[in-house]
Amino acid sequence: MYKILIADDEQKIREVLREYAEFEGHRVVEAVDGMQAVELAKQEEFDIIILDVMMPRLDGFSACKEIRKLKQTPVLMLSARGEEYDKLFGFEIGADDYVVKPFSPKEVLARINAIIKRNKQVDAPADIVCFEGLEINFTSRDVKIDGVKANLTPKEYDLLFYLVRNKNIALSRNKLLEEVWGYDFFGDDRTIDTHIKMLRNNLGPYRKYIVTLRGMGYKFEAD
Amino acid sequence: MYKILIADDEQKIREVLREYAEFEGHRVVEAVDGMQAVELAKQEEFDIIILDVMMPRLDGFSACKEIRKLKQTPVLMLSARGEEYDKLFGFEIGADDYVVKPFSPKEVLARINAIIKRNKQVDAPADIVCFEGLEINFTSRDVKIDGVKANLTPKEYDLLFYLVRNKNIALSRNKLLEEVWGYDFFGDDRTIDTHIKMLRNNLGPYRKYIVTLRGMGYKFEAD
DNA sequence: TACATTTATGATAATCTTGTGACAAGCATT
DNA sequence: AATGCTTGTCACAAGATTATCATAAATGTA
Repeated sequence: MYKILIADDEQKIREVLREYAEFEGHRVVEAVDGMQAVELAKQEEFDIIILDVMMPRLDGFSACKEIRKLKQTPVLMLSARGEEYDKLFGFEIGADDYVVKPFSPKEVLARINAIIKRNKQVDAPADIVCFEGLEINFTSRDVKIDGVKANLTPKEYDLLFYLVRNKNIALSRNKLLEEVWGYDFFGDDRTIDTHIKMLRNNLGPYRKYIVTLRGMGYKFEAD
Repeated sequence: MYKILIADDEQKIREVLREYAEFEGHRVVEAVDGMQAVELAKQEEFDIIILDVMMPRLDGFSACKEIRKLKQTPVLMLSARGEEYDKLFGFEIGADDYVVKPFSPKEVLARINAIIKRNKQVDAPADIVCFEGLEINFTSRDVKIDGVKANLTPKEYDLLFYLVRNKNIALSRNKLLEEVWGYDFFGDDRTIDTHIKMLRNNLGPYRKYIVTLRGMGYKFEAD
């Protein structure tokens, strides 16, 4: 049983996909636009998210980007035939697959199953990382210090996750700004220092893993 | 650059895919039937294998199964439109994606890139150079002397890194100033001497690699 | 060997960087 | 509107780094 989020403004499409998905025993949640999809994706854990490209309020691409900031839930995009440029863009944006309308529901379900299977397999072993008593769970997005859940802010999670994903790699402030804050952030370099400070405070004894590289940036150092 | 195996009995299809793939800088190997594809897949390592479903001697599904017994190389299947049953079967058999003929080569390439990127999630090896007990890690930005971490200042790192990257090349003070200090540095030549001194002190027994070129500059000399 | 050059070294003051606390703006919730 | 939480910016002190200079040592040459 998979939990599936279907976001499309056309009720008919939602209905037909829901029918097929429920026939296979999956649970379906519906969203009528991109905004709602992002909201739901934030709140709950889905096995896959299906996004229509053309939606009111927030389009599928933007919704996908937004969701990818927080979760690695697989995304399948739906769009009208012939938008080849969009198709390519869809892959670059981090979508896992792409289906063209009008589609066969069977095909969509087959792709859903394939994507989820792939994701479950690939991500399962690398899900949680530990460094002594510091436990980082990328999927559920939490961090435990000696078994106790740390209360990190979103930025702190993002920063820690990026550092850990790139452990033992020297990361300049610019690189961090670009990767964690986004290429469109035009703020101060030193903002990072403050967030590093707060992150260190929250990591307690494991603050030692975050190493300052003077004149350069920071690094998460561990084997 | 990816290494791609294309298996299809139609020469035209192989040609058009090869053309697009090579345009993107990939290397292509062709097979005209399933048997040949399996043979090649056994012998060489590919980043992705593209299999047509309908092929003489051994069909794409059987070839995929055969290949999957030995390797986890991602597989993309090609097949004539409307073979929906085949499509489902294709995913279950372990194919990573499925494209229906007639396809757009661009779409196929986009899918190829997406699949490979997904599978290539292994992190690149660190950039490390050793000279006897002197270990220089460019990626994590640290230097070890007989296994013990050296504590270099930023300038010392930069200077050492530049020297090592240009080992066995005579580097004038001007060149060093320009490359390590920057074109906008208007200080004294002799500043370098001081930094070379400190660097040598920090390198312990391996100070010998930094050679003075009288009347010229310095050089990192090693094989 | 003696001399002229060039490089190595030690000391030091000026300069840069970072860690930190304070604070205000932004945002969602109440 | 009030509250609480998160974020980005700033200023300042502590400390590390750097450039410079004077002097010693080394090198090459006549």
